[in-house]
Amino acid sequence: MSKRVGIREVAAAAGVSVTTVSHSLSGGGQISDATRERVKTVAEGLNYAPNRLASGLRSKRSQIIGFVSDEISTTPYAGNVLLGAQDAAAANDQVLMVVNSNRNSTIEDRGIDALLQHRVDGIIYARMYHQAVELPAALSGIPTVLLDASSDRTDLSSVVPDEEGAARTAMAHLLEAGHRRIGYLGNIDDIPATRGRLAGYRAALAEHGIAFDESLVTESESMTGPGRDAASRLLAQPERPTALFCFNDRIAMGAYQAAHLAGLEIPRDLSIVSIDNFEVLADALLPGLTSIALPHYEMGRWAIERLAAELADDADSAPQQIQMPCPLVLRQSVGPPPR
Amino acid sequence: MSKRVGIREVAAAAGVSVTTVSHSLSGGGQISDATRERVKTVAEGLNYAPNRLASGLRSKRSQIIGFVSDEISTTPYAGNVLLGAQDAAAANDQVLMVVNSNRNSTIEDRGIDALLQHRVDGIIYARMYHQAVELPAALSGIPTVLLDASSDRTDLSSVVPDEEGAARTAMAHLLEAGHRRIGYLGNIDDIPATRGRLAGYRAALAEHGIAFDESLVTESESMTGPGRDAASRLLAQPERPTALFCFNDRIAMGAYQAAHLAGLEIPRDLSIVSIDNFEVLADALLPGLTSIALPHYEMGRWAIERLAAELADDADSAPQQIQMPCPLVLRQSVGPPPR
DNA sequence: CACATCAACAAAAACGTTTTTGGGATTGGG
DNA sequence: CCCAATCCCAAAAACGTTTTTGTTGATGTG
Repeated sequence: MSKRVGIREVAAAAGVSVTTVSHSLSGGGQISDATRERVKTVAEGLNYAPNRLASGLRSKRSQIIGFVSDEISTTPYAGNVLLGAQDAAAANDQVLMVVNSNRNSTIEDRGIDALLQHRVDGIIYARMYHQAVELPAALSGIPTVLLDASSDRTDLSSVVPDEEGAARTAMAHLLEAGHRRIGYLGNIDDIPATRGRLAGYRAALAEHGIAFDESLVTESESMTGPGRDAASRLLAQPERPTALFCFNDRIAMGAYQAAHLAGLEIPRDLSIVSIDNFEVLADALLPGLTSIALPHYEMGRWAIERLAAELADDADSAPQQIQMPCPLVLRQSVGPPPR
Repeated sequence: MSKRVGIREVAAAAGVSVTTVSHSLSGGGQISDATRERVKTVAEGLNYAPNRLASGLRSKRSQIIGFVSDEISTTPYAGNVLLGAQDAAAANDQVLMVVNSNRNSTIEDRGIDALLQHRVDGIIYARMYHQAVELPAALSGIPTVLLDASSDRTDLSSVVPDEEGAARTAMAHLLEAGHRRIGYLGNIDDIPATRGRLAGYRAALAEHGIAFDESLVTESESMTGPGRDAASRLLAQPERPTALFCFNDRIAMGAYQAAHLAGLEIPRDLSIVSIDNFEVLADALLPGLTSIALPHYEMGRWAIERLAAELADDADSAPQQIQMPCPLVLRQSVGPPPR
């Protein structure tokens, strides 16, 4: 294999200086259109691929974005976040360097240090589910955007799902189908989603003039087993709910099992809607589970775009903290209430 | 924020030349232990973080490994592969730059090109499920290891799951529990897993002197619905199987549903074992699904370690194509056959 | 016509390391 | 006591770009 072609070779082949080649390809400097085009053609022809290490060294822009997340393995969401981030990065001629902490702050610090050594231009600090975070000290010197995470730092941009809105959307769907007695299978963890979704549940009821009934609300771990037990309790009530809104798909799966045990058919006897749109589950359940999707892909995109804007520091570079809307994904688990 | 401390500052502070600092920190050159230690301490004290762009430029080693995968979003396995790769990379002082093709070869080529521009030292070319691949031309010049993918190139290392072994392990578990009439809910796609697992099924039967009975084998798409239908057919037979070995967990979920519909209780009336160990599903099913785990984390580790060995090109750098064993994860879906 | 302005390019410096080459002190052998 | 070898370190070159500074010829201006 021949020696790699560098900017010098291109310059020689095009009969210009390396300066001119650099300017021609980057769009900078004062170069006549004719020369610029010629250089580009020559570079193309030689299959010239610039050395980003060298260009980053001089220009102080590595075009690498660091992506640090807490856990990438236990959830299938991670992939979509990463995908959104990657697509947006590619559009900006950037590439992602990813690092995982496994919730271990030592590993996290080491990972961040590695990213800094590689002179990433900025960092996406991501969590795999919406939570409040404290920013590691190592991130103080570098542009950072929070993803699925919130902090008290108003100088940092962040994006999280609109938990309350998600719950309202889910409830609106049930209410529009005619349900009035709607149970809520809630979560017990102390995380933003717990508060937000419950708030959304209450707000939706209030909006429709339905009184909040504590006996229709449960709290459990967000897993299938506990969800099943909680659902069974609600369904055992004399005047049982005609619909259940579930904190997430795992709990909803438990609700399916509880319905089955109680001899209820979904959606004829009981409607169910949930949050997560965890496809492997929602599609596999019988009937398919109508669920609110968390906008992972979109959050990934947004974070990168925000970071790019802040790096470019144009006018609109003021930090933003946004809540992203969550769309409803229709399947077959909702119907009108039994009369 | 003060100017970033470079190797010069360290040299000045330690009262030596930059050469000496470089050698002290990298372990190269002829430096007395005393000086080496002193330099290290000073560097530590100044919080010196070497610029990898610069060091890579000169040394031709970026310490970046490219990770290109076909689809990262639709499967939860991706995370574990990435995690294994990352852990191994961190141990080698390397970091991962990841790129996703979404099964689009144009995007893939662009991604690989980006990696090459950043001068990655090597590339892990990964698929999210075991399949035969054709290597993109862009990879011809760079050390590459195949992950969950096989090709006809014997000059490349690769790692895939031992499909046949996995099936044999699953079958051994059922056979040891006493089952003799074991159905196989197979897959229909033309992929290595289809052939390997069926072969393992047959081999295990043969080993135990049980005749292969075609009427106990089905082929279907590997999704819950088709799996349910296939299972129902097997269970409707006059002399129905006492156990089912499923191509994957989704089909197994279908088998659960079929069992339920047929009024059979798992594992009392029917035992089920499967392949994938897709935790969100296997744990959520009632009873828990005994399943063979695909060694994603381990394959990720292995690929990086192999690549590192080939990059170091020590003695043992001859390419290897290996099949990784798949462990059985016990849950509650297997019991003795009904008498 | 003298001078400033400008467009289009080139030469040289710079980025922060690693590697190559050089060189002075110490040691050891004859 | 002289020379070679060895040990420890420093000076300088090199990596492949981008940025800064220069240069040249053309164009306008009073």
